[in-house]
Amino acid sequence: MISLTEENYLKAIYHLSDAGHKEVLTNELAEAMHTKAASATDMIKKLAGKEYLTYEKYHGVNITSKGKTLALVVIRKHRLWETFLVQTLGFKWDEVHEVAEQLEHIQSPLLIEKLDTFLGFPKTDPHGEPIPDIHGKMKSIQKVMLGSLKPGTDSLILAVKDSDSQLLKYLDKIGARPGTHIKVLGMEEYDGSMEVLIRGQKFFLSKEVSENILVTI
Amino acid sequence: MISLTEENYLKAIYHLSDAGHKEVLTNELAEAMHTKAASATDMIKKLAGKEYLTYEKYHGVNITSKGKTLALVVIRKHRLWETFLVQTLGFKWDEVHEVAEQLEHIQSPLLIEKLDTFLGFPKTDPHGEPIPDIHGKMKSIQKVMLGSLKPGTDSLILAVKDSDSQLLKYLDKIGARPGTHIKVLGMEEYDGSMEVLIRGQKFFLSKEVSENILVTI
DNA sequence: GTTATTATTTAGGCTCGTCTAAATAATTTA
DNA sequence: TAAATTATTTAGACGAGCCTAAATAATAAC
Repeated sequence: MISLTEENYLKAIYHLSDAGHKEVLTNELAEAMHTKAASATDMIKKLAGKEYLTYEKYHGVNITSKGKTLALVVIRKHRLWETFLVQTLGFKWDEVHEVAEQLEHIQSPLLIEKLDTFLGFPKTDPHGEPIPDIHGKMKSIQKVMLGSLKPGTDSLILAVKDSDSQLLKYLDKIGARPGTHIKVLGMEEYDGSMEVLIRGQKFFLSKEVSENILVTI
Repeated sequence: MISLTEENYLKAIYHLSDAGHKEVLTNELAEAMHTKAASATDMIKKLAGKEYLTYEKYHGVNITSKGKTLALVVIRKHRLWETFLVQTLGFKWDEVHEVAEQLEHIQSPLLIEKLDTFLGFPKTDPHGEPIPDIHGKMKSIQKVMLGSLKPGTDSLILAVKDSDSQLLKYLDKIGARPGTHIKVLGMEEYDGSMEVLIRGQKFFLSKEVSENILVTI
């Protein structure tokens, strides 16, 4: 049996490792979990003991395929619940993250499959993130940070960061939702802010904002 | 903030006290929580310290109105989720209790009110138990154990125990659902079993079964 | 290539919810 | 009502997950 805390660590490690492609260091994990490095070390040892990670002292952790499978189950649940909250219960997209953080830990495979069926097997959540299927597979299009594009580039919003309610409210106001076209008009060198075109309207986006919008060209 | 464990204790105390009408003893609480008396004593002290209970050493606990309010919130959530699972996701009535035991601890008043709205403000759950409203009020009809009726009595099933999946499967098979008429034909003195009539069919119910069916005459 | 700095781990301690064993109060029995 | 039994509480310990402070390893600076 895996505890709620272990699930949360594993999910964070999965995300920080870029879906298992790179090592995760103790300090970045501690920061992501809003905890101290000593606590992260403790948990790393425990998760490594259960073979969700491989761990070499002072050299970070790598998630195993067993760990990845479990992280993807949690992510699947999170995104299905977010979809349910918005699509079925009428939540706004900036209201769902915290509730989904709780709901993702409910243990009942039957519940998730029935929920998936009820929702009509959605492929993405309300913020544009792909929902892994029951086997952990998801078709992920190559995503790029809006902030990394050169002026003149036209792109399509694929996803936005789901955990910052203030950001989501703002993106909603300017119409920056997944599926919307966005064109980079200009970029300020000194602060990284950019001017963009969304549905014919011009906006100035700070670096913070443009780094949390994922697009495809 | 109240912990998941505290909520579970409080719910058990509410039920054992017959909605606050009688004292609850340490041992019965420990048994209901599948724990030891020493653990129950510890938790009683903690809950009394938070004024959810009044407690006199060696003389059991009484739930306060603050405690009752909180217990009813948890019960409201449990019953709304059971209704959702059956009505919306197509669970069978014997499959929902354990999942609802988890879902009842999700902390989000907004979620519960939206769920209630989505479900159309149901008044009872799939097992016939009344769902408290947002203020903890519920109209509860006087319920009597089927097992306490005299032969010849005609009655209407109001509710059945929700936590025993085996029992629910059996009740489903014989058609003993809330809203169904049931007539006591005879009673065996030596083991408390009874013969009943449900939709024109005769059945023998053990004492165990007849004590978990609540009816009104 | 030492030294200084930063990252990580270890040691020891805290709270929560649990336990066992022992002590004490309440109740029942004779 | 005194003894035996049962119910309850207290004392002390444990694992999970967290912390701070101190020790140690890795890396950067000079």
